[in-house]
Amino acid sequence: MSPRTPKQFQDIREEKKTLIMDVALEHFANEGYFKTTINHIARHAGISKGLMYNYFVSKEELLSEIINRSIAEIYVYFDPDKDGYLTEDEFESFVRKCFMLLKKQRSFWRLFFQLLMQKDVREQFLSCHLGSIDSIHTSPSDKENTFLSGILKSITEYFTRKKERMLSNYDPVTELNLFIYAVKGFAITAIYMDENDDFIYEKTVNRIIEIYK
Amino acid sequence: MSPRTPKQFQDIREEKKTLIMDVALEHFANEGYFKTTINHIARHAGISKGLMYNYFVSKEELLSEIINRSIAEIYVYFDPDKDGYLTEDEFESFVRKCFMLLKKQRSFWRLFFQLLMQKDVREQFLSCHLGSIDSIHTSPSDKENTFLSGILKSITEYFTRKKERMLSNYDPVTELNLFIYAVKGFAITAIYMDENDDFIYEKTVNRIIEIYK
Amino acid sequence: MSPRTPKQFQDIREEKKTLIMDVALEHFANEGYFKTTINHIARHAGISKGLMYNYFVSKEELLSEIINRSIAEIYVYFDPDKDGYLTEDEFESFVRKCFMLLKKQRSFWRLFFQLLMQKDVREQFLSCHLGSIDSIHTSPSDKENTFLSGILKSITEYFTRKKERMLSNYDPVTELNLFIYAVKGFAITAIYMDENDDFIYEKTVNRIIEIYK
Amino acid sequence: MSPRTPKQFQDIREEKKTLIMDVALEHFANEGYFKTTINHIARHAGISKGLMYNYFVSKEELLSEIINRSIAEIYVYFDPDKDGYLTEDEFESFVRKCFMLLKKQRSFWRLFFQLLMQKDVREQFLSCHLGSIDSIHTSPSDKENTFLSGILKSITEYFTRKKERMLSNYDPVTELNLFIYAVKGFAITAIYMDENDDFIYEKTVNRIIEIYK
DNA sequence: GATGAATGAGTATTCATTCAT
DNA sequence: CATGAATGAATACTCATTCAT
Repeated sequence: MSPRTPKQFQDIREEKKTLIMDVALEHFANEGYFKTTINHIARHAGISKGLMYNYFVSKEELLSEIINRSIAEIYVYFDPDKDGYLTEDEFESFVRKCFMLLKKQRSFWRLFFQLLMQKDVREQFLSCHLGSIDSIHTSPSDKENTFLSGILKSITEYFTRKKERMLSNYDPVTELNLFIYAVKGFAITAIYMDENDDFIYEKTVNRIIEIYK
Repeated sequence: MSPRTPKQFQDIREEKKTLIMDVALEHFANEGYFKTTINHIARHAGISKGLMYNYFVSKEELLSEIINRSIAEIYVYFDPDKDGYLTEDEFESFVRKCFMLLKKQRSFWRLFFQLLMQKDVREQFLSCHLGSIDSIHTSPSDKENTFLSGILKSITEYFTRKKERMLSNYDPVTELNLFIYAVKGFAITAIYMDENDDFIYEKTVNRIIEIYK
Repeated sequence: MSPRTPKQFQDIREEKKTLIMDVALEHFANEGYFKTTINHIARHAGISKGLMYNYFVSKEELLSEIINRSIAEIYVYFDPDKDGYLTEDEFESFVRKCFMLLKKQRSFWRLFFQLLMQKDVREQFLSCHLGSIDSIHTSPSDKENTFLSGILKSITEYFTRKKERMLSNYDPVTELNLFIYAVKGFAITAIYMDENDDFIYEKTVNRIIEIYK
Repeated sequence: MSPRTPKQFQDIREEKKTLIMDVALEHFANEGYFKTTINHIARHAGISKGLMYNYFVSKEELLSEIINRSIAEIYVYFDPDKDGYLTEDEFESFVRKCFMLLKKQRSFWRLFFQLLMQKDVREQFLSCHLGSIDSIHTSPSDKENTFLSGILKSITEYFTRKKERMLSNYDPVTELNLFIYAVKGFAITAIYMDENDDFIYEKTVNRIIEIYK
C-alpha cells in the first residue's frame, strides 16, 4: 500500500531501459535499424509503444544510447590507464581482447558495421567514435580522439619497433594495415557465422598473433 | 524524321534503363537503400516517377536488377571458362582482378556490404549469390552455386597445394581464410576511402600477393 | 506533532488546489490550453502527474474550475446586490472596476479570449457565462443569465437615460456597443502589453469615462 | 489518351491548393488550428491525407500559406501606392475598407485573432506581419515594416492634424488608440456575429467615422 | 495522500505504387 | 511513352488518463 521509494523507481527504470535496449539492439542488428519499427521493439519487449518514449526521447536516441553503452563497455574492457608502450605480450593480449569483444558483442558489431555502411547514419551516430574503432583509414583527421586513438598509436609504434627486428623491405604502415584488414575482415565474417563456432575464432586469433606478434 | 525502328526503341529503352540503374545505384550506395526514395531517383534521372514503373515493376526489382548487372559484370570479368587449376601467376592475376573490380564497382560494393548487413535484405537479394562472393563462411551449404564457388574451390586447392611447399604446421584452411579476411577487410575499408588513393591499393595488393602467392 | 485535524487536511487540499490552478492558468494563458500538457503543469506545480487527478478529474475540469474561480472573483468584485439603477458615478465606478479586473486577472483574460476564439471550446466552457461577459453580441438569447446580464441591463438603461440629455440623433444601442467595443478592444490589447504600463490604462479609462459617462 | 500538358498540371495544382486552403481556413477558424486535424481537412476537402503533403510540406506551412494569402489580399485592397497624407475623405474610405475586409475575410480574422492569443504561435506565424495589422500596441519596435506601418503613420499624422481643429485638451495618441480599440473591439465581436447582420456593420462604421473623421 | 510507470488512442508525416490523361 | 496527381498503409511520436504500490 505504501508508495514506491525513489530507489524502487530507479530500479524499475534501469531494468526496463536495459530490457528495451537489449531487445532493440537485437532487432536493429538483425533486421536493420530502419526496418525495425518502434512498434516491433515494444511488442517484443512486452511493453506499450508509449512507454518506449518514457525512456527514450526518440528512436534515434535509443540507437545512440545503445551505441554509447557498447562503446563504454569497450573502454572498460581495454583499461585505458596504459602507458603508450606495448610489449609483445601486451599486443597478444590486445588482439585476444578484440576477438573476445567481438564474441561478447556480436549484435552490437552487426549493428555497428551496418551503420558504418550508410553515409549520413555514420555521420550522425558514429562520427564521435570513429577515427578509433573504425580504424585509421576512414577519418585520419580525428586523431585527437584520446582513448582508442591512443591504442592505435601504441600499435603503430609496435609495428615500427617490430620493423627493426625484421627484414629491410618491411613497411610498417602496410603491415599494420594488413593486420587491421585481417581483423576487420574476420569481424564482418564472424558476426554472421554460427554463434558457437569457437574453433574458427581460436584458429584465426592464433594465426594472426603468430604472424603479427 | 522517319519513325523509329523497333531496334531504336529497344536501344532507347535500354539506355534509359541503364541511366536509371546508374543513378539508383549511386544513391542506394551513398544514402542507403531504404532512405533513397523512388522520387529522388526519378528526379535525379530526369524522368517522372511513373516512368520508373515502366522500366521496373518495383523498387525491389530495381535493386535486384542492379545487383544482377554487377554480378554479371563480375562473371564476365573472371572468364568462367577456366579449368579448376590455378597456377601461381593465375592466383596473382585473380587477386589483382579482385582489387580492380573493387575500384571499378566501388558503389556496388558499398551497396553490397550495406545489404549484407541486414538479415532479411540479405536473404531477399543476396542469397542467390552468396556462398560465393560473400565467401565460404556465411553459407557453406550453397556449394552447388556453380561459377564462383568453382573459383573458391580452385583457390582452396591452390592453398592446399601451397601447403606442400611450406612448413609442416601450415593449415591451408586457416591460411585461405586469412587471405579472404584480408581482402574483405581491405574491401570494406577501401570503399569509403578517398576515391583516387591508388597508392594504398597498390601497396596492399602487392603485399597480399607477396604473402599468399 | 499531533495528527492533522480534518480541517487542516481540508486547508492543505485547498491550498494545493489553488497552487495547481495558479500554475495551470499561467501556462494555459501563455502557451495555450492545448499546447500545455498535464505533465508540464504538474512539474511546475512540484507535484506528480497522478496527484493532479486526485484534485481534478480531468484536464477539462481543471480548466473549468479555473474559469469558474475567476468568474466568481468577478461576481464578488461587482457586488451583485445592486438594484438596477446606475448613477453616473456608479457608471464611472463600474468602468474603473472593469479596468481594474483586467489588470488583476491578465492571465485569465488571456485565457478567456483564447478560448473565445474556438467554437467548440467556447461552447464547452464559456457558454454558461457568455451573453454577459462576452457582451450582448455573441449570444443574445442567454438573457436569462441573471447576474451579469443584470449589469448589462443596467448599462443599457444608463445609455437610454443618457440619450435624453443628448442630441436628438443619438442612438443608445450603437453608443452602448461602441462603448463595449472600446473596452473590449483595449482589453485584448492590454493583456499583451507590458504588464506595468499603468499609464495607458489611466489615460484610456479616463478618456472612456469622459466620453461615455 | 494524350498526356496532360504542363499548363493542365499547373491548373490542377492551383485549383486543389486553393480548395485545400479554403477548407483548412474554415476549419482552423472554427475549430481552432490545433484541434483541426489534417485528416479532418482532407476528408472535408474530399482528398486523401497523402495528397495534402503533395501540396503543403506540413500543417504549419499550410497555415503559413493561408495567412500569407490573406495578408496579400489586404495589401492589394489598400493600394500601397499612397503618399503618406490622409485627407478626411481618405480616412473615411480607409475605415470603410477595414470594415469591408472584416466581412470579406471573416474566417481569416477568426483565425488571426485566435493565433494572436497564443504566445508561441503568434511568434511563429504572425511576427512578420505584426507591428502593422495587430496595431501599434503589441510590438512597437517593428516600425521598419514598410507597408502597413506606413498606413499607421498616416493615421497618426491624421489624428495629430485633427488635434489642431479641436479643443486644447485633446490628446492625439489617446484618441488614435481609442479609435483602434473601437475597431478592434468591433472586429472580434463581428467575427462571431450572424454572418448577414449588415445592419450593425453599417451603424458601427458610420458612428466611428462620425466620431473620428 | 502521492508517485511515476504504463497504456493506447490519436496525430502528423512519408512513400511505394497506381492511374487518368 | 510520359506525367505527376492521387492513394493509403505504415511509422514515429504525443499525451490524457489509469493504476499498482
